[in-house]
Amino acid sequence: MKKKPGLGEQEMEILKFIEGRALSVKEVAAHFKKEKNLARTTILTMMERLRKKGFLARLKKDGLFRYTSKVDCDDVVNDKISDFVERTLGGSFSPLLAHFSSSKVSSDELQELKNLVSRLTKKGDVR
Amino acid sequence: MKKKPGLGEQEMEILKFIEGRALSVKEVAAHFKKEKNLARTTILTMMERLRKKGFLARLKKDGLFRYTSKVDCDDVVNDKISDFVERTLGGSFSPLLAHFSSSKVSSDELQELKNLVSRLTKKGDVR
DNA sequence: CTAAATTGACTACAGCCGTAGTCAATTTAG
DNA sequence: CTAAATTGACTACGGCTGTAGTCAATTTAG
Repeated sequence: MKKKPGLGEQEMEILKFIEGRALSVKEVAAHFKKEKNLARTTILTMMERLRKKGFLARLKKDGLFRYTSKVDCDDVVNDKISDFVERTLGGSFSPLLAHFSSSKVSSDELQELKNLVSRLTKKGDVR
Repeated sequence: MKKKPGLGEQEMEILKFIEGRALSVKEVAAHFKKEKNLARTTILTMMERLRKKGFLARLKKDGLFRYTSKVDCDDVVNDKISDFVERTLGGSFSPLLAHFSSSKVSSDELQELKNLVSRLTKKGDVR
């Protein structure tokens, strides 16, 4: 349980954008140029960092590199959640629950919450 | 809703430690020296940062400064949660729920979860 | 082939956080 | 009072993330 390199917000967005595809820097850059007006080199730098951190892989094809995601974003998010719960909440969900109850929870989410509880209750796999 | 300065992990710990009391750098430093072997100046630096960020206040008393917390740690944690949900989860609780269901949830927490659901259901203040 | 456009490696820099040293001012002990 | 200990202001530095420029190599268009 070391602390992985850790991804920043923009890095995450790039990862999400790439997930499931094989994109060139240009394509990714074009997207974020439009979305947030980021420079091509900014994207290039981040994609390379992502690659060095092991989240992306690349292979040259038709004269340029295409990047693919080596990880599942959901997994990354899950890790981030674990990390957050661990580091910021001191390992307990309680603060989260407190937050839930005082926050705007949509009925869909409430429904999810209910389903979740019954699932957890039924399965009895609570440790 | 800008992004506040933001507190790091160690800063949080210091804040928690101070909360509700009026401590000198020395006292805080002594604690973290014991706990994590941090240098006195490290603590001093962080406490001053905390103060500049508006989380601590200080007043000279008997020849030295005593620091007091200007904020409630629970509030800070709540802000951090909001921030996390916003920035990392894209504003939706769903990933959290998914996480809950695949994670080791203690029965206490499950109980909290249940209570929470009924509270939310009863109050009917779901938006 | 050659000039132009694209691509990629490298370098840079700022802000935040964690960590800590230096050194001077202040407080205290003798 | 004076020397020693404490306290505090400042400076520093490394790592991470966000951002981007430079410049050379490669690819492509004419």
